[in-house]
Amino acid sequence: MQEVKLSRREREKLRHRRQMLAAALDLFSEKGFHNVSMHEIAKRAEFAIGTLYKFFKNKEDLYKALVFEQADSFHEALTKAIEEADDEIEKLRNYVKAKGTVFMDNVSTIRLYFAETRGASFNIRAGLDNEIRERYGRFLHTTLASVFERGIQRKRFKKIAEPYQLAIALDSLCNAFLLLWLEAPERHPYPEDPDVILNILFKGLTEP
Amino acid sequence: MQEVKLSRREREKLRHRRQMLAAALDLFSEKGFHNVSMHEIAKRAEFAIGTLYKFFKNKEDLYKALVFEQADSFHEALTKAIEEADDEIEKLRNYVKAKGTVFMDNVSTIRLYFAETRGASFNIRAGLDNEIRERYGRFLHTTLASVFERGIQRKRFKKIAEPYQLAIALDSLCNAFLLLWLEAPERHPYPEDPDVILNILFKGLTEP
Amino acid sequence: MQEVKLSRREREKLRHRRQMLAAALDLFSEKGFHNVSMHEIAKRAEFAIGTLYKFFKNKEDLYKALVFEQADSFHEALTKAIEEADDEIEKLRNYVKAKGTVFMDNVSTIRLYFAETRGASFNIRAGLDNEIRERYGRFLHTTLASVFERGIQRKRFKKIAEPYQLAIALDSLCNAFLLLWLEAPERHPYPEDPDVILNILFKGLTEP
Amino acid sequence: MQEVKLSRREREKLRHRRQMLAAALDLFSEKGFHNVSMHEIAKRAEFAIGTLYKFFKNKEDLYKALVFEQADSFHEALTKAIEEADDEIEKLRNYVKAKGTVFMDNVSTIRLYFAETRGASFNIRAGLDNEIRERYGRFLHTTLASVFERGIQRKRFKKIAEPYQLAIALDSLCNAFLLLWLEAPERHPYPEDPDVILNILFKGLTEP
DNA sequence: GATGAATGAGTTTTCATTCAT
DNA sequence: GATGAATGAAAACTCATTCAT
Repeated sequence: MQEVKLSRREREKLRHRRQMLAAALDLFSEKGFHNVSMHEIAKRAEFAIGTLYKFFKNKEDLYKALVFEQADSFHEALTKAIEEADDEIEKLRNYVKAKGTVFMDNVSTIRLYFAETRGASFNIRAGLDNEIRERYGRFLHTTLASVFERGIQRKRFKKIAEPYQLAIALDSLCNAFLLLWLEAPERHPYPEDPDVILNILFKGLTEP
Repeated sequence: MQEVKLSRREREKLRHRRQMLAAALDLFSEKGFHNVSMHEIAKRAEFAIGTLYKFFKNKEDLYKALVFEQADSFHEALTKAIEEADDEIEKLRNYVKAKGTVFMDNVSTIRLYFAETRGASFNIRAGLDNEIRERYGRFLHTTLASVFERGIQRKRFKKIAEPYQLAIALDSLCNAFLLLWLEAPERHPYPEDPDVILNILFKGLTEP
Repeated sequence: MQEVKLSRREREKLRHRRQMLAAALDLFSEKGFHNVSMHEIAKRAEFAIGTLYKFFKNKEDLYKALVFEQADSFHEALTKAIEEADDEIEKLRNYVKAKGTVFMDNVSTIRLYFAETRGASFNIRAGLDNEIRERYGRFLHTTLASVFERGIQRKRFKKIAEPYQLAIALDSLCNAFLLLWLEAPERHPYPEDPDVILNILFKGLTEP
Repeated sequence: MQEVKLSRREREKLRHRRQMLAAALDLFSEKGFHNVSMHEIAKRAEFAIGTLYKFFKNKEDLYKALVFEQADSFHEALTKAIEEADDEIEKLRNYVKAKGTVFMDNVSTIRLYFAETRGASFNIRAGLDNEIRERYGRFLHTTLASVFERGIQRKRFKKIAEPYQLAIALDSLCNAFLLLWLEAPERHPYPEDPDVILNILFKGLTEP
C-alpha cells in the first residue's frame, strides 16, 4: 500500500519475515498448530530459533500474523469480486468463482484451519479466532447480504428468506462444494460454471 | 443394544468409564484437546491417573472413544428421523428438526469439534478424524441423498442438481443456521419450522 | 511437632522432599540461585526433573521452601537460647553463643544468602526476602530488644541507647565476627567466650 | 586524577561510557544483576547493543567496572573523612558521618548490592566480589583500625578489644543503622549526631 | 566507531505414560 | 482393579554475544 522507500536492510528483514511465515504456514497446515514446534519452524525457515522470536514474540503471535495476513487477502479478493460487477446475479457469480479460486490457490492456508481440529468444525465461520470470524461475519452481513437485499428490492430476487440468511446459505453452499473438492479433487471438481452452485438457490426444488 | 445381564462389577466398570468420558468431554469442549491433560481429566472424574489409563490406553484412544460414541448416537438419531416418515418432504423436515435437536442438546460435543481448532474449519465434515468423516460422508451419500433421489424419481422434486449435491447442500444449510445459533442463540434462534430452511432449497430465488 | 502416624508412602515422600531440598541448598550455596538450574538440582538429588516439579511448583517455590524452613529452625534456636536463662546477661551470652553455633553449623545455608549476591550486602537483615526479613526484624524488636529493656528497667544496664538499637547493635556485632570467621576460620575464630563480643557493648571505650 | 587534555572524541567517549554505566546502575539496583539484560541496558542508555559491547567486553566486565568505580569513590570519601581530623574521636565522628552521607547519597549503588541477593547477606563485607571485599577489609584493617590503635596507645581509649575488632564493630554498627534507615527512612533516620552511634561503643552498658 | 540482525546454547516448565505397591 | 510417585522427552522462550555492513 504505502509506497515507502525501504532500505536494503528493511527489505531484507521483510523478506525474512515472509520466509518465516511461509515455513510456518507449511508446517501448520501439514500438522496443525499444536503439533509444530517453534524449533521446527525456525529450522524449516533456515533461521535460528532466536531470530524467529525476534520477529514474533511468541507462537501465538506468529500464528495470528499468519492468519490475519491471509484473511485480509481473502477478504479483499472476495470484496473485489463482488464490486467488479453491476448486476446482482453477476456479482454472485463472481463471488462463487472468486471463492473457488481463493480457496484452491491457498490450500495450505485452508488446511491450516483444519489441521489442528481434532474433530470437525461445521463451517468456515466456526472455529476461527473470534476476531477473524467476526470480520468474516460482518463481510457476509454487509457486502454479500446487501447484494441479495438490493436484488430483492429491485425485484430480481424473490424474498424466499432474509438477505443475511441467503448470504449465509450461499457461502455455506460454496464451502460444501469446496470441501468435496478438497477431499477428492478429481471426483468432485469445483464447478467451472458458477450456476451449478447458484441454481440450487435460484431454482426451486419443488414447484414452479 | 445387547440386552446382556451384567454383573455388579461390570456395571460399575461401565459407570466409571462413562464418568471418565463425561469428564473428558467437558474438558475437551471447554479448552480443546491439546489444552487438557490426562491428569486434569482424571481429577475431574475423581479417579487416579493410573485408573484412567486402565480404561483407555492413551489420550488418543480416549479421544476416539469419545468421538465415536457421540458420532454413533448422532448418526442413529439422524437416520431414525429420516426413516420415521414416508413422504420425502416429511423425511427432510424430520432431518432438519433432528439435526437441530441433536446439535442443540449436545453443545459440549459440538464445541469439542471447535475448541481445539486454531483456525477455522469449513464444514462439519472437514477436520473430523478421517473415519468419522467418511462415515458421515457415507451417511449423506446414501441415506440423505437417496431421499432426494427417490423424490426426483417420483417427480416430487425437480432435478436442479445431483442428489448427493442436494444432500450436501441441505446439510451445510442446516450447519450454517446452527452455527449462527451457537454464536448468538437469542439473536439467531434455529427455526422451529423446518420449512424456513427447506424453502431456501425448495423455492426458486429467481424465477417461477 | 505433630505426632501423626505417617504411612510408609508418606514417609518416603517426605524423605524425598528433604533430599531435594538438601541438594538445592548445596548447589545454591555453592553457586547462587541464578547459577543453578532445576535440572542440576534434580540430578544432584538423583530424581527426574519432573519429580522435582511435583514437589515444588517452580524454582521460586523451591527456594522459598528452603529459606523458610531454615529460617524457622534458626529462629527457634535463637529464641530458645534467650528463654533458657533468667538473668539478662546470661540471656545475652546464650544468644551470642547460639548465634555462633547456628551459623557455623549451617554454613551452606549462610552461604546461600551470599552466593547470589553480585555485590555486597550489608547485614544479615538486608536482602532477605521481605517476609523473612520482617520476621527477623520482629524477633530482634521483641525477643532480643526486650532483654535489654528489662535489663534497663532492672538497672542492670545503663540506657546508653534505645533497647531496639542495642538489639540491632549486638546482632550486627555477632554478624561481623561471624563473617570474619567465614572468611578465615583459623585466623578469626568466633570467640568461645561470648564476653569477648559482649564487652564491646558492656564496657565503655572511653571513660569510667 | 591525571589532568590530561582530552580530545573532543575522547571526551565524548567518556561521556558515553558514563551514560552506559549510569543506565546499568539504575537497572541493576532496581532488579538485580541477573534480571537485567544487556539489551535492556543498551536501550536505557540509548545505544545499540553492539556499542555497549564495544565499551565493555561482557556483562561481567560492565558489572565490575560499575562496582569498582563506585567502590573507589566510597573508599576515597571514607579515607578522606578520617584523615581530615587529628583527634581520634573526631576521626571516628567524621567516619560515622561520611559513611551515612555516602550511603544515603548513593542508594542505587547500595541497592545494587542487595537487589540481586536471593536471600540475605550479613554484612557489607560479605558477598562483595572478593576483590572489593578484600580491599574494604584492608581499609578497615589499616585506616580505621589504626585510629583505634593510636587512640589506645595514647590512652584515649580503653583496650576493650583488638583494634581491628573495634573497627569491624564500629563499621557494622553503622551498617546496622543504615539498613534500618533504608527500610524505613522516616521511622529510623540515620542519626545526625554521630555520638548516638559512637556512644554504644564509647559508653559501657554495664558498669563504670 | 556505531549499528542491530542473527545466533544457539541453555533455561524453566509441562505432560503423556509407566509401574511398584 | 486402583493408586499416584516417578519418569524424561520435548516444548516455549531468553539472552549474552558476534559480526557484516
